[in-house]
Amino acid sequence: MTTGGARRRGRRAGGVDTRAALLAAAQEVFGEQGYSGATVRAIAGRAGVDPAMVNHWFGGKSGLFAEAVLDLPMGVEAVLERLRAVPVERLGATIVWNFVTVWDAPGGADRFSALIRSASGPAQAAESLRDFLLANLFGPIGELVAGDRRELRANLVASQMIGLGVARYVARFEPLAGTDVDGVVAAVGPTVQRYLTGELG
Amino acid sequence: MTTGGARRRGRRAGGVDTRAALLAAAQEVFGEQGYSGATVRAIAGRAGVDPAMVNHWFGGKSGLFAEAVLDLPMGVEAVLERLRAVPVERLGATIVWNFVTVWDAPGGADRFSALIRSASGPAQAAESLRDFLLANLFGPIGELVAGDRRELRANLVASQMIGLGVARYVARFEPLAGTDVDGVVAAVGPTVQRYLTGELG
DNA sequence: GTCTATACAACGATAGAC
DNA sequence: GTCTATCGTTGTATAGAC
Repeated sequence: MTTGGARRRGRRAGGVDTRAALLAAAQEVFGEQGYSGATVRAIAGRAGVDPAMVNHWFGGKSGLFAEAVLDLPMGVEAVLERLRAVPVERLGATIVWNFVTVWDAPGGADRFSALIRSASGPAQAAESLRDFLLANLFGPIGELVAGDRRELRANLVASQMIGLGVARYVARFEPLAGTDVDGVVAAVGPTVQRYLTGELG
Repeated sequence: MTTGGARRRGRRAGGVDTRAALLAAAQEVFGEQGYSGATVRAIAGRAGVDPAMVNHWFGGKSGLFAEAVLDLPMGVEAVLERLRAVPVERLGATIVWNFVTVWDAPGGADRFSALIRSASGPAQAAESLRDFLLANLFGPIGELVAGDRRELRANLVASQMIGLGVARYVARFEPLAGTDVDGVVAAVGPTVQRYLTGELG
């Protein structure tokens, strides 16, 4: 029911920043409704633009969430793309390498802290984050391995990566926080590999 | 809104355990609001006592936080005692078993959430929490094994236990959150065992 | 004229009502 | 089980910027 009538097709006049409007609206609506509760149509409606703009500018709902709420350094889709090209027996090391490399970037530690804080905060934000991570990151990672108990394996990988992030970026345990990327990969990679393709008991 | 009317001055009658009421209320409110978000007045209000009682019994907000949130459900010393009696090759499984059993207890999930939240919150609480964990829990665990790189090993154990806690109690990933204790021990125990006594790279 | 941001329509999937 | 409403997403025609 947009009535408002007669928004014409084609490029809008002047410097109307549709992208920024979507980001602002998304922060509001995701904050109010959570990830699954917020609809692309509601966000676009609040921004006063067409829902298709979400796809055009952010590649979809998850991309919009990632940029508006998580402010992720690298698109989740890009990471998954890279992982799909890796042989299964090297997935553990690759996942750890990607994780550490991405969050070691400037500002990464602060962003990770904010992420954890929001995940342990109001139930709604926690749900948002959990839904997002499961649907867009750890779910797909679980599907990279063709074994049994994929969901549990994905959960276990998530648990180790989250714990690594908290220890290295939030609590800053030493010497772990000061270990270089290769050292962390050597220490934690085999854990992730076993969670993906090994025996779980 | 103090109305409630006519609470009389002076010592309350009978065996009302003000201290215990404050502890219970503090666990709830810290869990919901985090360290800085929780107010002494809110905690005292929920406990049905005067805010001044927080100072009287705990020396202030931080003291109450330390006792209500940081104090593990089971004494740290008791846990360490049990661990010292376990053969090294079974330490991994035993640590995971203890961790899950302790935090699966009623109220454990809320307490763990509050703990994580405080660790990612104000620098002061984060620092005291990190110091507390290293000095009283993961430090001693590292000393249970007589290998090289004890500090790094202790950090890695901490990272997996923290991640397990976040996944199971805060984010509540399924199926991990619903897996029984033995299942979690079978899945995560070998990881901790390798961190303690295995090759790290 | 070309490029691209935009609007509209429609599709397949999914969830809830009855 | 069927029907309906609504979701996220895609295809395509068009209008404004360059």
